[in-house]
Amino acid sequence: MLDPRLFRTDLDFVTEQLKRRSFNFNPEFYVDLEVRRKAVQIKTQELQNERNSRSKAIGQAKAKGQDVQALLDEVQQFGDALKTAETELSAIQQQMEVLMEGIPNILDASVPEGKSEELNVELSRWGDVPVFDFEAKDHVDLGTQLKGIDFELGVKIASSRFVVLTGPLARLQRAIIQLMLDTHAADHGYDETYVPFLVNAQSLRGTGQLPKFEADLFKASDEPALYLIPTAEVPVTNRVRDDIIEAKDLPLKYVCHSPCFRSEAGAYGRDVRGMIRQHQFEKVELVQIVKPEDSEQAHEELTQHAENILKKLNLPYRKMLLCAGDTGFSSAKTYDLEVWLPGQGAYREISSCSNFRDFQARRLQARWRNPETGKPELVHTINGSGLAAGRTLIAVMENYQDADGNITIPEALLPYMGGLHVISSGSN
RNA sequence: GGAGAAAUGGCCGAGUGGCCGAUGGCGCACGCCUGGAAAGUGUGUAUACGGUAACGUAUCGAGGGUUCGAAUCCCUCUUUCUCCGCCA
Repeated sequence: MLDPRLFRTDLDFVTEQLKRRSFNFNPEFYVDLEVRRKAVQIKTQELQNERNSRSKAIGQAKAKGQDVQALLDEVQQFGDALKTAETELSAIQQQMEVLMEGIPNILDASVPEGKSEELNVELSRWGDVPVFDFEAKDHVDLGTQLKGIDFELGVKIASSRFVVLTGPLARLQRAIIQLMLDTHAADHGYDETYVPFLVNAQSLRGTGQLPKFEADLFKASDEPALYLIPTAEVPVTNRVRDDIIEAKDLPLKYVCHSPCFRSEAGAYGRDVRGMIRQHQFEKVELVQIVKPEDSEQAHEELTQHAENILKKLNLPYRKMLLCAGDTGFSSAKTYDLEVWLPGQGAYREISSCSNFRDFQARRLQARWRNPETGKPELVHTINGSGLAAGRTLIAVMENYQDADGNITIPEALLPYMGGLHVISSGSN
């Protein structure tokens, strides 16, 4: 959610900024609502004040044993007017809430213009794209040949966009997850955390998935209302909902491995081959809760932490700055890391690192006590994948394949593979 | 799943219809006292919204209701604790 004060003081700026996202914001509608809100709120509070002071007078008169009937008659007149005003006020407030909750974050000045991903800006490349003297297979062919990836089994057990991993490839994904957790915890200073994979609506509201993006979620239960998490960002960031954090405890840095569940509504026909786009996938998520003044640097660092995993695995990648149209609803600025997939001959997203500034914090009421002012102020939140484990598995398979379809285990993963150096049809 | 008890400020805890945003204590902050410290002592110490401000309004787990007036009475829900059952 954006700062309501910004709307009151600089509506033109807000309108202009939202235009960058092609978000259709109607300032006249807002102003009309705000003017009514103010008038009705003042009126309501005046009536409440009248009632309170008269009720007090009744109490005092009663204590003195005086007759209070005249006072009672008088105060009763306020009753109806007050009730009407209160009802009207809460209706207006609710409308305002709905309006504000549906407005996306304001983009950072450095975010490039553009309506879709073609206009994302490449900032850097790392690593050498492997050159094979044979035709590179994709992970589907590799995985099928190795009898480690079974898409039909996923369909049989669940539905399309589910997969079953078996044997050394299943272990390879676990090794990837272990490497990520260990690296982020030991080298990058994150606290490992384990969280619920079902969350309530309030948590999803806090990080911005609700109310706008309910269609992207799997609802697991109506009573109580619980949803499968689309990312560990939701439960991890909601650790600090309604908290006031002491300055000395910041920054908070969490790393969390979890499965992620996405309905992929609206993605019909996209990435249907392989396990690029699944309803369920594993991911290691990085979350930082920081002082506002530190968020920009923390965002850069967190992105580097994700990059370090790609470097450890020696996977070629490029770093993209998302353009205005491709930046997520809650984000002010997002870097995507895209890994090279020889099977597709293309770079594909493997991590998305975003600075939300105070957008999530305002919805979460997540604050810190600023020693300079003594007041609770909103924190900034940052998160990113470090990395998506399923796609990392694909990247390792495709980049480390040989002419026979065997996969050499990257050095960094050897400690987690129990002595296995190569995954071949024979290794089980 | 069954039975019972409870939920008040950072923490403990008082408050059963009116002058209660809430006594008191602990903690914390700033003073006083002291050579310094401890002890003692004084003052302050929630959040949000509106207002230039004075100040006003709301909030005692959440939501609804009764009442001129609710922390206090009624209803629903949530959470916690104890006992029993079941279970990884």
